[in-house]
Amino acid sequence: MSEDELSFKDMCAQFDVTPRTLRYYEYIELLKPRKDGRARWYGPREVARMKLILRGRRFGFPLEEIRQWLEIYGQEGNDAQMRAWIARADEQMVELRRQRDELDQALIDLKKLRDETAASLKNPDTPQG
Amino acid sequence: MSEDELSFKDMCAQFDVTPRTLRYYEYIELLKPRKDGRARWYGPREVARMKLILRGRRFGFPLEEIRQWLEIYGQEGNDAQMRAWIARADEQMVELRRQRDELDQALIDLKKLRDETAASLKNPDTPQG
DNA sequence: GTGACAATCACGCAGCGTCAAAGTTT
DNA sequence: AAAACTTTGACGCTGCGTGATTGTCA
Repeated sequence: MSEDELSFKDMCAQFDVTPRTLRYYEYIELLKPRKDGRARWYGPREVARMKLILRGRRFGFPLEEIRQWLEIYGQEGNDAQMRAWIARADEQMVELRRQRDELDQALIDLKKLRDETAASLKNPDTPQG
Repeated sequence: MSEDELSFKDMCAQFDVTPRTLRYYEYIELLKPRKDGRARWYGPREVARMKLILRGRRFGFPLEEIRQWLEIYGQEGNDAQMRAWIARADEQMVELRRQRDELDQALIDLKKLRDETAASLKNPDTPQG
């Protein structure tokens, strides 16, 4: 155990994920902790990668795509790669807005249906939509 | 083929779903079309159920839960069941709002990162967050 | 016979949860 | 040696997509 390495448990606590998640990310080669026998140790590089992974996840990128960006980040992506990333980010923002608008509409519709249902409870003759 | 029945293909077109989806809903007993040999025919009852299924899906309810509501709707649910539904709807609205807020925040953060990246392309000395 | 469309297996996917079995440490 | 913890392996989940193969009908 060196000073700038985190244990398995520490990683789980640090990033609020389960052991299963860390092992899965290792399985699909998103992370490659140092192995001391069976024990796993996460250095600054893995910690940094984990931060990027979680960020990408929040943005709704699939893990496979995140894996590709990590390779680019690792090599300090050149201009072309950065431009490609920006284009992809723009696409994703469109998608996120679409999802948010769908959620907004679903909320409106669900609230309407809920209120109508509640009203029909108090007054059984209320007309239905 | 009777007049108020829709064919398999018609159902797909009507509700904009794939054959796989209809067969799956049949498999989990959400729908029970009349079978003429191998062919499937969907009467008004199945069409009505399909509408409810898609509505529930939009609200983010899992199919298994939708299946239960369908049984209630079918028997013109009593007051207790309606109250239970309202409570569940309230829960789901909380969840939908949570998801929407998460999406909003993700959008803000992604836009920020995207703009910073774009800026650093034009001016390579831009400090990073 | 010959496409064209249908139907039925049956496996595959993301992103882990969950449980049993086996190993390790105290 | 027994209790407690960890690790691994493997199957499970949702909601279908996606072939491969076989059937059917014009």
